[in-house]
Amino acid sequence: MSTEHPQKPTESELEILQVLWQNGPSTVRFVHEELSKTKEAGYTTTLKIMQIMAEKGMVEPDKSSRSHVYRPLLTEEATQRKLLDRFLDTTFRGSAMKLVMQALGNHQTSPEELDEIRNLLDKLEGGKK
Amino acid sequence: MSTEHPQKPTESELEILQVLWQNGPSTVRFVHEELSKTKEAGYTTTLKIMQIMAEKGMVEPDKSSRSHVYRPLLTEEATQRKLLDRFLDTTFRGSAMKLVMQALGNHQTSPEELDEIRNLLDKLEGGKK
DNA sequence: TTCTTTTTACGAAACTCTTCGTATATCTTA
DNA sequence: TAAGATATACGAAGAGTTTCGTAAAAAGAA
Repeated sequence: MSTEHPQKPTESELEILQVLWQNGPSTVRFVHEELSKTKEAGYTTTLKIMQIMAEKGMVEPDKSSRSHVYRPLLTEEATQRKLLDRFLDTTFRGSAMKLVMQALGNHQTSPEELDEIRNLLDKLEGGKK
Repeated sequence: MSTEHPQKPTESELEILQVLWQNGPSTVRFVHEELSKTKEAGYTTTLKIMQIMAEKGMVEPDKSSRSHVYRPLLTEEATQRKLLDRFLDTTFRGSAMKLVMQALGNHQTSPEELDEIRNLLDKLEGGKK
């Protein structure tokens, strides 16, 4: 039955996962308050989505106390990588380079961060030599 | 009425736009053949989606001949930028640097392309100095 | 012309996601 | 204990997307 399918989270689900990744296991109430900072939504809406996420195996509720505490079952990194792969294919036809150029060109990145990227470039190119 | 809203294309719509961007204005038949190379779908399905895209103002059909020729009204670059912005926000919480690191780390990029990125880094950092 | 193929037009079903109203249970507090 | 607040459970409506069957129009072949 539960085939552990690595599903693609929807945008709403991703918003919730972000809260869980940043704050650790949380109650529906807490997640909802966090989301309310940037979004309008009813409490039961958040609840419902989190329950569905539990059915999908994306999170797991600890039901020992009245307010269930939800824990993410997907890691941030793995999820980002999966979504990035897909996005790269559909939007940039698989060209990581094009994506990188656009991302760097259109968004401010600090000199420190640019240096970090440069280090990665060195490492990548070093491996080839 | 038609407020020229820059809508977010769905994945199916994006697939079609990719064909149009790569091949220029095309008939439904052609687009469908292209999609069929990698995907299973009925002809009328492709037609329907392209007609909806026309309603949305994403493409414009030239109806002068029997086989309508669809022309994209969105440019590839602008669309990519818009989708990238959104993706960056939702998946990487706006950190272009994190996205770039993942993209470069997990996908093969040729030394030439890496150099091109390095040039861009120089230009970006140069502007700051 | 008649038959077949190709194309567009139309509408509806199936699916997913989001949203919320309402019911029920549990806890708090007056 | 009684009243109010807070939580989960359930179900269903609404919107958007995808899919496809079928009809009608147009073109081509016999």
